[in-house]
Formats: sequence, C-alpha cells, structure tokens
Amino acid sequence: MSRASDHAYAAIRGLILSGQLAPGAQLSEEALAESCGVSRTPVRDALRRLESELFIRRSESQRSFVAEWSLNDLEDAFELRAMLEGQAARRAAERINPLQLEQLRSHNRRIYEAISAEEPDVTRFLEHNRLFHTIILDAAGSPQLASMLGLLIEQAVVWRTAQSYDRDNLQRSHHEHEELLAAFARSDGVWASAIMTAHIRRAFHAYADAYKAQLAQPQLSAA
Amino acid sequence: MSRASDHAYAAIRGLILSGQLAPGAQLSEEALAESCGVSRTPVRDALRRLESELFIRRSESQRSFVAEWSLNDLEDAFELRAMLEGQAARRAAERINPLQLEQLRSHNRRIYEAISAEEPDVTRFLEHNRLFHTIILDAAGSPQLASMLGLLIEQAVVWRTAQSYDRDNLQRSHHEHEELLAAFARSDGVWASAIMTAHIRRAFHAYADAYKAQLAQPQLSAA
DNA sequence: GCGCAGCATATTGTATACAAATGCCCTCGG
DNA sequence: CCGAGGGCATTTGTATACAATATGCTGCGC
Repeated sequence: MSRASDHAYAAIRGLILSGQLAPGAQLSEEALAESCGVSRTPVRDALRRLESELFIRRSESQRSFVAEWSLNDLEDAFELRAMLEGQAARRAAERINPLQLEQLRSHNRRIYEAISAEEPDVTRFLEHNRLFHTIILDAAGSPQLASMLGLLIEQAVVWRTAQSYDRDNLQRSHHEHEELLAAFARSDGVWASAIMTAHIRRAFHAYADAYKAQLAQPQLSAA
Repeated sequence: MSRASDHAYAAIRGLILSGQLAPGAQLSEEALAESCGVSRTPVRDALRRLESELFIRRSESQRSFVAEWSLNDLEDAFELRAMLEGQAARRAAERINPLQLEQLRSHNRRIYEAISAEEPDVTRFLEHNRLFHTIILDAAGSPQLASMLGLLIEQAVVWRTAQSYDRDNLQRSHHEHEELLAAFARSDGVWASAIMTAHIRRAFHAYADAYKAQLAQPQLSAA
C-alpha cells in the first residue's frame, strides 16, 4: 500500500496495541487523521483494514471503536488458530521441499541463539518465530488458508503474548519447533498437525495467564 | 453501509457473478464508478470489500483484477469450509437452544417444500439453506468463526453451485440437514461435525462436476 | 533489428469541501 | 420530575480535483 495509508494503519495499530487507545474507545476519523498528519481518506482505508482484522468493531451507525477482547474471545481465536495452523502443518508436511526444510532449521537455530543468551532477545525470537510459521504456511500451498491466518488476530496476540514469555516458555517453543521439523522430515502430516495444535494451545495458556495477571494489576497495562 | 457504497458493491459483485466481468479482467475504478453512477470513493470501498472476500485480487501495484479460481483453489476453499463449518456444527451441538432448534426445523421444512414441487424452486432453497447455516453459525457462538466463514467464498460459490444442483442433490441436502437436527437434538458434537463435513464435501463434488462440465462448454458460462 | 530512455497516458492515492446521517442535549409540556 | 421533541454539534459518506505512480509506447542510438 501507499505511504500515507500504510502510515495511518501502522500508527493506529500501534496506538491500540500500546494501550493508548483503550478497548471500547471511540475513534474519530478526523482526530486520527490529524494525529497521523494525513487526511481522512487514508485513515478510512486503514480503519477498514483494521476492522477486517478485528482490531476495530463498528457500531450499526458505522462509528468505530477499539475492539474489546474477553478471555472467551481470546480462547475462541486461539481455538481457531490451532485448527488452522494444525491444518497448515499437516499440508506442509506432505508438500514441503528440502530448501524450505533447511530454512526452517536455520530459523530455529536463530531462535535458539536468541533465547540462549543471558538476557533472552525476545524481539529476535519473535521475528524468527514469525518467519518460521510463515514458511510453513507457504509450504502448505493454500492461499486461502494463508489469507485466513493472516487475518486472525495473529500478530496482535503473538506480540503481546511473547512479552510475557518466560525463558521456560521460549525454550519449549524452540523444542516444539524441533519436533515439527522431525515430523516434516518424515512427511508425517498427522504428527505435524498434532504438535502444531499443542504448540498453539500452550501459547494460549501462556497468554491467558498473562491476561489474568494483567487484570489483577491494570495500571501496568499501558506500560 | 450507505447507499452508494452498497450499490457499488452489489453492482460489481453482480457483474462478476454473472460473468460480464470475466475472471482475470482488469477493473478500473473510474469505469466502475461511471457504470454505477457514483463517484470513485464508494467504488473504492466496494473494491476493498470484494478484495477481502476474494472476489478480487490486486497486483503489486494495486491494480484490481477479477479473481481467477482454479479447481485446485476451489478444493482448498471447500476443504477450509468443511473444517470451519464442521467446527461450527460441533460447537452448535453443544450450545444450541430450543428456539434455534425449532427455527432450524422450520427452515428445513421450507426447503422440503421448495424442492418437492414439480419444478424445484432453487431460489427458495438457497434462501432457506443460507438461513439454516446462519442459525448454526449463530448457535456456535464464536464471532471469529462467523467472520471467517462469512469471508470465505461462500455466497459466491454456493450460488453458482446450486444452479447446477439436480433434484437428487437437493434432496440429499435436505436429508443431511435432518441428520444434523438429530445430532443437535442429542447435543452430539462429534456426530454433528461429521455430518457437516460430509455435507460440505458432497457440495464440493457437485460443484466440481458442474465446473468440469462448464469447461467443456465454455460458451454457456455467461448465460 | 534490438534495447533502452524518456515521455505520454492511464490508474490509483490523497486532500479537501460539502452532504447526509446520527447522537446529544436542552427545552417544553405533562 | 420525567419523557418527548426539536435543534445543534459531531461524525461519517460522497464528490471532485489534484498528485504520485506505474505502464506502455515511441523514437533514438547502437
């Protein structure tokens, strides 16, 4: 997309994720436009995108609000993601080529490096983790599946999740990736799917724990 | 949505479904605006919506083209739909209330009436079929799932599919709906999911047959 | 004849002005 | 005091003009 539209999208998304725009808050196209230094037109585009990604909900009269996610909504989202990513892993196991397999190994090595340092480098972890999952989605060879998973909260949740990852969780992720690699190497779709489902499910519980902890200390949410 | 934007959406969608805009054809915002009698602004909105529903794809330089669907793409879409609707059926079986169950029964009665006449009323079948599936999605109680299935080709494919439904296929649909009702009445999520998956899968084969037949006689495609 | 540069044109992106719809608040009547 | 109605303010929808960008063509040089 184009400069202004992209910028508005990134800016608004950032405001939501950082908590500066609280869940439930109403969004004014004009206010956002001013705050981004662009006109309403690209802001409207950005809002449409964010709406389709469920960051924003619209009232019946087309006013925009920051989406509010209950723990239940989150569980729904993770349940879906587990199903879709499980399916992606199954298909990938049956279709992956040696180059992709090697790329996966490489990214998981980088993940290992990132989490093995004295102070784990969460940003690097997240980046290689994202690429890892992207390659699997690619290998699955289903544009539809990719577009659906792309929509799903995805980055939003993954981002906030990993903030709360402790070293134990990070290492488990690395280990699960290793198991996925074994399943892929043997083209065992059922195995791959099962591991992936468990992988996402564990991520859900890590997130849910963080979510509950945050509810108990809400003043930290905007930090 | 608003008048102009909705109108543009419906008009463009109609042009695509009727074949007047052939798969692969480039779309010009200005040309569409003129043909709909509105300005480019609502046309752009409509194109965004159609893009998210995969009716339209955009080139890297943001030009719009009518999406081209291979048989493979269709199978992917149906595979996803089977998975998602199966999941919806499972959840619905565990959550459905008596009122919804009665509504489902009512719609399936209407379906029966529509297909029992000497000349089956396909339009009525489609309408009640749509409502039937909508109620299940509602009963599943997962907004995410609903939004995903809403996106999926869905209406597009369903529409074209049923045109090619013969009486046998229509009656099978009715029968499968009856089985779903039985599964719901017993709150048997596993059963419901299995039937729904089979239901969608059969629809896929009905569509695939029609698709292949159409390839053999392409001059009928715009009829 | 081939390839590349540069221009002309078509197409999309952005800004802005205005119209329509919606929601809010204040007043008026009961 | 409460509820209904009307008018004002806010917000979104639409049209249009202009800017930026991509594309394809034409002509020049090799």
